[in-house]
Amino acid sequence: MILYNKDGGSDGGEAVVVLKKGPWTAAEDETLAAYVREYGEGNWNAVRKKTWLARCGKSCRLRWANHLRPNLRKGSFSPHEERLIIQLHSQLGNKWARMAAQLPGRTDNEIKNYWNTRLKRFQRQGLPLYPPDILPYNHVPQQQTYLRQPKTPSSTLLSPTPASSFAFRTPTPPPLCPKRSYNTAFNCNPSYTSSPTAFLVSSPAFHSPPSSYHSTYPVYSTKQELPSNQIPYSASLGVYQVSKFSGNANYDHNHHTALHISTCQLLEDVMEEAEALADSCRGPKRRQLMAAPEEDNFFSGTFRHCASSDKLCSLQGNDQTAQKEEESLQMNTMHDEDIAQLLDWGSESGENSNGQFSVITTEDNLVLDNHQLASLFPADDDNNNNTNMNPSWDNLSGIC
DNA sequence: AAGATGTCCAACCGCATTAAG
DNA sequence: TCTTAATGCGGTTGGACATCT
Repeated sequence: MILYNKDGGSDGGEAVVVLKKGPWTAAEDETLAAYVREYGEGNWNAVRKKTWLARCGKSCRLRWANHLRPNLRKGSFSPHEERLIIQLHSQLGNKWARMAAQLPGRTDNEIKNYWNTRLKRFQRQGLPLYPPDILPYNHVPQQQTYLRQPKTPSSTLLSPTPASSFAFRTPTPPPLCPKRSYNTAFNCNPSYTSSPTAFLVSSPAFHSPPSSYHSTYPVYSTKQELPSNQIPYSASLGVYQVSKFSGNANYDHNHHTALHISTCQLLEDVMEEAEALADSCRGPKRRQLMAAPEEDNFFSGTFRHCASSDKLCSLQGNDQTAQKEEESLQMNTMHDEDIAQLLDWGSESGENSNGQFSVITTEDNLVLDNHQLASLFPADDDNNNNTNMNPSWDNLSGIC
């Protein structure tokens, strides 16, 4: 361990010094920024070797990522961003980095802080974290037999602190994959930043205040870790898969339609963010407000489909291996369907035909990057943003 | 006015993963 | 193949400030 004795900028040059902690000074910021300008990002441990900074590499990286890097968006989250965070959290759980990838200019730390604050406030007020039409992260239908199983290894993920963890009434299935294993198929590809939108849920009910909101929606009060198991993961292949988009057609047409609409609405949301990336390429406005029945949200549809299959959802006994396998199948099913609907939407909306909407498929993987989204979505309709968003939910007192 | 409480935010810590030697 | 450093991520903490009582 290298030790420094620094206090914010003086260059002592001591052999034994203590790594500085605590708030960064302007001088440190400038030094770090200059370092990055000269050497680029990465190799953070070299900062203290090439500069007078007495900060560890991790600290430098964090400071750069959260405060100094260009294109950071400071200030409060917009209502639209807040909506997106809620939606993303309902899908991804506490995957802040992945959520941040959907919010240009925002950091995982910001999102995490926002969510934790919101979590505390809602818990204190006894309010649900999600609008009624968005099922909480990890929601599973009660007919799934593993709900009655004794604790699984996932119980080890129980968080000791209430502030940043949240549990729902339904037990949490065990994690399906090792941490970051999705890198192989998603995260390493920059295009991944948009792919989660393929399985996001959006419903018009989310944009309007539910009259029975307080009385009908479950209030969550227990705490539990939120493992990331929303990315379809193939246990056998070790990658997340998107396969055979047309192969999962055995969900009913109503769901198909509703899910299609929901996905469309959500893509609108994300694309609004992507607009920030679109400096040119202005073309015909593409924006449609669609409505979907409240009961036809993505999860209910997906799990109804899932629950209809004994093979997928009827877990017998406590065989964890079998359980993981089953859950993996569920995830693949979810993702396949959603991706299929995404593609279906792209096709039906006609965007495919103009060549701007490109979905890259590489064997089992599907990617659709922000730039593609941006180009798909001309940035000339800012005035319409508000019309798409009924602010009622956002304006609910004490909610957002 | 003062203390209590809540909110926001920056930063650190520990762990997991990856890459390099 | 193993070890180690670097990196990334999520959890947690604590200080500053705002608001409430």
